[in-house]
Amino acid sequence: MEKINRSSTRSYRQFCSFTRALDVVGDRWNLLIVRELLPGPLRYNDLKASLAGIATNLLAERLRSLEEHLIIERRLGDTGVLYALTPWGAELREPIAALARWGAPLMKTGRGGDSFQPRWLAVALPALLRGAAAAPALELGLQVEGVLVVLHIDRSGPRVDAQSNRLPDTVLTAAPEIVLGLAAGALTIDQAISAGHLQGDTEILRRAFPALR
Amino acid sequence: MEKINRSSTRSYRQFCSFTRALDVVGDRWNLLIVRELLPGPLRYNDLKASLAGIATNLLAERLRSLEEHLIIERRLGDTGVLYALTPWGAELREPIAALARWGAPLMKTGRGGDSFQPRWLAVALPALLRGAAAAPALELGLQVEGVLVVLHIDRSGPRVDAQSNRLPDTVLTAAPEIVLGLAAGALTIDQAISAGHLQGDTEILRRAFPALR
DNA sequence: CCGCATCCTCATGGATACTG
DNA sequence: CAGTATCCATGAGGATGCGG
Repeated sequence: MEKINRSSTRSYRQFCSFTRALDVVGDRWNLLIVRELLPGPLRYNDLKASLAGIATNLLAERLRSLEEHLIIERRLGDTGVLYALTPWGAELREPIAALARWGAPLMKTGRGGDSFQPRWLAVALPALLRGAAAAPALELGLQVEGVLVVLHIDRSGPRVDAQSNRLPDTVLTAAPEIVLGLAAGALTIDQAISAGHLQGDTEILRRAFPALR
Repeated sequence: MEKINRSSTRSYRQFCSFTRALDVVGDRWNLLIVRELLPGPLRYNDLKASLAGIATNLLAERLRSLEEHLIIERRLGDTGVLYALTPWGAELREPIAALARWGAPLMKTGRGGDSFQPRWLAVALPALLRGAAAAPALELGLQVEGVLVVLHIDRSGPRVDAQSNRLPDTVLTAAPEIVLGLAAGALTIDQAISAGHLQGDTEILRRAFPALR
């Protein structure tokens, strides 16, 4: 049987850079895969584990489509196949960050039984804390669900270093609800402290983020 | 028969502001409806006409969902029902603009038989020309498919005035391919002029957008 | 006309099983 | 580990109907 490939059947067919972007990354799961790869390349099963709920056939099909459109590329490492963003694909950080900022009010409903990956903080924190700046530069360690995330802030703004070898001066331990609640403005520092879910030198938070309340 | 509402069946169920945003506006057509409403309120049939290919039941369902999520609101004008963005919904301009910029390279393939609405320029031009600035301020009229779009540029950047009463000093006449091709960087000014599809005082383009080549 | 609702068909998404 | 194959549920698209 002939296998007919009709990948562009669902195009919006509009002469518009926005809808053409959606033609390429607008399908379900596509932008989530990109977000997953923003902190660094991953293997197939890592992607599948991180994106709870994605069907394996869909993941395979999306990866194929994203590769065809030059958004990701397959790398053959010694450990197996690695999926990585192309330079153009990595530029999706901006649209993703913009949507993350827009969606911040939706964090007020709290975490239901929703899944969470510390890896997401590498994208979410710089997106939500944009505007925060510090001179001299400051490094803040966040211990979230056993994973250490190092938030680096200098004059140019916040970012999360993928692989940080040295231990930051300050390390706070907090639950995902607290970290994202604070960053999204859905929670005040006082609320977080009084709830007892924020441990360490919390004064540094007030100094680093005067806007956080 | 009981009509079961399962609007959140397809939620990603991730504790993440980005995926929660997609839960709300990520479904097909949703962001296109928002883009359509960014320049100003529209009626049901205007939306349907502008979004070629949308099924009428889908449009009705999307409008209901967007209203429930407080992204749009129904207004009863003397002419009938008007759909308008809420303040929060209007803030989707940023994510939409970011995706439009990311998708600019996709305009290089040219317009196929794709549809086009001059209304889209009100969103696309400020998004694609971000960074352009002019002091003193300058106004540039673009006559595209019979519709006059007034592009206003000052120190703070470019924008398109929805209803501009006075006629701008300079009016260029151009096809959609030329206007968007230039703005997206898929076309040079010389190419546009030599193709004969750009009429008027084209020197102003070079002065207003030195980055356009 | 305008603003939808209903009905039908087929493409896409989702869950599970299975394989090189 | 990195996917394919299969089957079922759901959503999209198009035509048409219908009350205001």
